[in-house]
Amino acid sequence: MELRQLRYFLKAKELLNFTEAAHALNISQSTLSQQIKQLEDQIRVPLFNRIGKRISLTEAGTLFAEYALQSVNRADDGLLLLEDLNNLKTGKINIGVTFALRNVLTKTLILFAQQYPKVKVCIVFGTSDELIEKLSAAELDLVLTFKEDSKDTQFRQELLFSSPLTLVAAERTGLASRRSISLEEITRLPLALPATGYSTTRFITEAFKRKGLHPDVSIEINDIPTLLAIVKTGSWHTILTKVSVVDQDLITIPIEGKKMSRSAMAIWLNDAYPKKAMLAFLKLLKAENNL
Amino acid sequence: MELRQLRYFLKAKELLNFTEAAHALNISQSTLSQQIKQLEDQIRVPLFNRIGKRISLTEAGTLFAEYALQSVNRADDGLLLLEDLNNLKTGKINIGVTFALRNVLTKTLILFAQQYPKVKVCIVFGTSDELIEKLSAAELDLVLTFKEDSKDTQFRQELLFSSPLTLVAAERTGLASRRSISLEEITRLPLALPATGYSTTRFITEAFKRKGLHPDVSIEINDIPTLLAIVKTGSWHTILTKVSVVDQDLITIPIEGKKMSRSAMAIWLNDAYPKKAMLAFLKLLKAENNL
DNA sequence: ATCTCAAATCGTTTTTACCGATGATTACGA
DNA sequence: TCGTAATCATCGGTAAAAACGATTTGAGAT
Repeated sequence: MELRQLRYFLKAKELLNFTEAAHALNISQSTLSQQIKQLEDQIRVPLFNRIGKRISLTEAGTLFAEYALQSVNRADDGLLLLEDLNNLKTGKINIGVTFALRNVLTKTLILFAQQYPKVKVCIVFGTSDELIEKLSAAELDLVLTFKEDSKDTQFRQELLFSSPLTLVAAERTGLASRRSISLEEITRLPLALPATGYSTTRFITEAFKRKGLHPDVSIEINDIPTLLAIVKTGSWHTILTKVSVVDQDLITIPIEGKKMSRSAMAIWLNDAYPKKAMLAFLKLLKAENNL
Repeated sequence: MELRQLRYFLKAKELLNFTEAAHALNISQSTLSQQIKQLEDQIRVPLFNRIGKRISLTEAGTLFAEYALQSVNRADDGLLLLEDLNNLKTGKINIGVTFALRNVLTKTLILFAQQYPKVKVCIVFGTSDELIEKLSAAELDLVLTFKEDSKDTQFRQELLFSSPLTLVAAERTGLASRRSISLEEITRLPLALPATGYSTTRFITEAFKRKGLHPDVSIEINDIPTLLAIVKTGSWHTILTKVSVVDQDLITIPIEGKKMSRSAMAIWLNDAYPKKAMLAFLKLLKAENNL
């Protein structure tokens, strides 16, 4: 029993005429006759009464037609679904983002949701490590984070943009006029940093260590908006990439030194068949960042 | 896209291993590989990710599997239904009966309903003409009526039994002791007969006519129980086959003469594939009448 | 580097879907 | 009543497709 035979049967049932049905199916009458017969042989029940040159459905044919139709329909529905999936009229993508890239994400997310309203988007915030872990387990389709050295071939990465590392301070502090600032100067300021485990924090502490400096870190916190609220008090400063901060009450002062900037990356699995929706999101993301 | 391919796909999805799936399906690994690939080509979407020697479902594969499963299941359900139909665990038969054979039917009907409780039985009472008409139109599967000459080859007929034509009278009439009665005598009795169009009435009036007799018919009625109620008053008599009457308050007196009996027949369409349930009913019917 | 396992690929065989022609039966019109 | 057209079944041949076994490829493990 094959879908082909069920389709033949249903058309024959509809027209109650093998010749016409065969024509409608673009096959010869003899083929239809044979296929129907083969189906009947396989299910061991006649589907049609042959009365002379006329045919009519048997009881078995009538009852079986219901099921045949549903079977064919479900298969066709499956194709429609795939069609939709291809046209981004359905589906779901899971995106992981570090807190530092919140602003970058938000813009694109809004755009994407407007453009593909039927596609469900699920956002997961977390540390780079957590996100890469989830990506490996295929729990995420796309991760936005800062570049870290990794020769893991299972990932594909694309650069989104580079953003300088900056000292973040409240506007009313005396630093407002500064064009840049050195790491040494920063060690003399009270700092509140993102929690250990965050890519940027790791990067920064590494930079201090290389210069043998000891920054005055009095607060660690794993939520950027809260961190920024603390900085706004004027009592603390923090270090973040420039794009992480879009707040009129705060100023960002680039840190002096080579390589004092970070590259935002989009990372996804190399091997898995990429979701259309993920690619569409990525495309928007790159367009937003002039790539 | 064929059910075969969907089955292959589902098994591969289940085991996530082509080699094992092929084995479970009793086909070679190469065949499974090719068929899956062919399916993917046809639906234009990969169903599996091939990561090295491992495979995993793509999003499309996951979503499509739902539909594939349902399609396959509906087809299989159809087979189960046909199985049930064959075992008389479902289905419906339409039986036409003349009023005169009500008693014959009832016994078998009860038996049948007990034996095959899942089979729906639909009983239609009517005149022979009506019933044969409906049988021709395939609205009925089986008709129980009295024999009439008809060389129509579209019908198959089987004799159930013969029953003598009898004069039916109330017990307290003076006829109780009579072993038989002639047509001439009957003309002197007030008669209530089944309505014109009934086989027996046609037969009886024909018999009177052949002998040049004029019976005293004062009532015609198309319902046998009502007719019998009228006869019970003692003011009228009627003529029916013996089997039509099973009532202690009534007596039946055979009518003298050759061919003064009627043959109850089961009639069905010759060409149509006979329903299993109909054949089972017929078998019971014949068993009940010692055939 | 080598081995192993699983999937893909290749070339061949077997099966079967399909066709056109033909045959059989029936319905219909002259 | 006798064609004639319509319709389904059947047959033989062909082209397509499914299936196989053997081999290759590639990734992960040793």
